[in-house]
Amino acid sequence: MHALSDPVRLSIVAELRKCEEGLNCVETTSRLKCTMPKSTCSQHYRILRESGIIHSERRGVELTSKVRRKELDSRFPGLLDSILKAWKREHGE
Amino acid sequence: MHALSDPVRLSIVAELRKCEEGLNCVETTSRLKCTMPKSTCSQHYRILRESGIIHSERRGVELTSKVRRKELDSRFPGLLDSILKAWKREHGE
DNA sequence: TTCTATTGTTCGGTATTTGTGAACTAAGGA
DNA sequence: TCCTTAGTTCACAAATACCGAACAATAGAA
Repeated sequence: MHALSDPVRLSIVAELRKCEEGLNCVETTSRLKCTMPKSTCSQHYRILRESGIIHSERRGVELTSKVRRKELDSRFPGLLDSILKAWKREHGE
Repeated sequence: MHALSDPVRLSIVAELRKCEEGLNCVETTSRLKCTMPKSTCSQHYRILRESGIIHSERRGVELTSKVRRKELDSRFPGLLDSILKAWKREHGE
């Protein structure tokens, strides 16, 4: 759960949930309109991956990540929705 | 949100929810069976208080804290339940 | 193949955050 | 008043996160 405690990771997950086809690091930082070094972005993705929140696979030169919706909903019903709803309410959008 | 990202604070909230009449710092650490210095416990309580998750009031020499259920549920419907459920599942109990 | 461009990871140093003990405040009772 | 218990504040230590540089992996062009 610690994975979802960071505001940057929450915003990444929020973006990923909008994109059925997944996102890579570069595209993510561009959508978040933040100047985050790729090393930092990579670390956030690693944490999300290791905690089972996202799944990544290589497509040529890039690594595309998606939220693991089904697995998350069965392990922690309603959790992601609640956290993201609360987060969005506090951060506008 | 950051207030509920720490495992110790989550366990404090979990204990508080069991106690209708509230808890103080000393009683909390004793129930959690952890050797946490009072300064650390005080900091965790301060964060929970400042983020509006708990409310504290003095009763003689001690400070009794309770979860602000109604306020939380109206601000973040379902959030606390979901987080605590997930947390309990991952930490036994 | 070799060169180049793009994406992402790893590593080491630095900066930020968190935890802790000591000193202090607050309150009640002897 | 003095003593005890509960909690806070503060300054420093420990742990964690961030970031740039070097590296690895892949693809396409020369």
